[in-house]
Amino acid sequence: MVEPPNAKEFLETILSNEQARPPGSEQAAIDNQTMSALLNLLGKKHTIVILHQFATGAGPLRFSELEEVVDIAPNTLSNRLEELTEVGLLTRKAYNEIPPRVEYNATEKAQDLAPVFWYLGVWTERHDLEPVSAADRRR
Amino acid sequence: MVEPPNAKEFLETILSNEQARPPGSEQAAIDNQTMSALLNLLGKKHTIVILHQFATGAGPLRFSELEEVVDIAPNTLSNRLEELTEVGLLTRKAYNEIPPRVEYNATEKAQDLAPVFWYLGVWTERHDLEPVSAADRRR
DNA sequence: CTGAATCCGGTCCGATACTG
DNA sequence: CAGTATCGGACCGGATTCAG
Repeated sequence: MVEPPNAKEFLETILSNEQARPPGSEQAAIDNQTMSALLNLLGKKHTIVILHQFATGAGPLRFSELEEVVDIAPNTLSNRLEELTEVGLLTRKAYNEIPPRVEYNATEKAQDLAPVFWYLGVWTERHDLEPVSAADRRR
Repeated sequence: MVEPPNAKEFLETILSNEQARPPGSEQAAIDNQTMSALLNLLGKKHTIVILHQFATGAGPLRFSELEEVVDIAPNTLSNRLEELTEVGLLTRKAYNEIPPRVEYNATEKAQDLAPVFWYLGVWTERHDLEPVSAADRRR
């Protein structure tokens, strides 16, 4: 089973938060815009995998650690980390040491995405993505 | 509030599903492979947005409907729909009519991803993705 | 008329080499 | 160690074309 971070408490909190937005409100429009931006961000290559690392494992991650785990070119990793930092999902702290050290941390905003990854793990326990016969593609 | 598909029942089901996999088992390795394939699929451009459409709205969607909502080139949409159909997340039904009509439906496997999008909606009610000041990117 | 195949131009990504 | 520079290739967007 995938590690539930603190899933139970968290989900109970969510479920008790009924009817937060009037469906046609101006705030709802902003939410849609945020959703669009979020999906657009998550749609970029490797972004989900990177966030998955931060959401599941606790503590800071270094550039080289991510490079090993994620299987990504350094320039692309650099771009992704910058993008995620810009929108406040990660923080970056550079130490003036030799050899240099840079630590990336998930913000609370990013940690609030943890249930997504946790649930994706649940999903993979119940399903696969094996190619389907041509007959089963119709219905 | 974003529409919870049947959030309460769903989450209770999930939360009661403790310790389904022995962590080092062969099945766990397959899960990881599935997860990798899933993230790789979701990482492709527009895939998440497309699945979002199927997961939130009920009922079949037509090619042209998706084309309007998703803002995607027709060739790319065609590719995505084929990929999603191949792995069993969508089914495709073509009617022999004039004008022609093709309907895509989410399979149960795809519907089981709905909680992901539902929760992303919850997340957007609590957070945004506005650019963060340079000072706040450090910590 | 809709869904999709084809061709081309642009953007994004990967691999390697290199720098502070 | 943590990136940046450069280049080649894969992927995506747009327009056109085609089949049913």
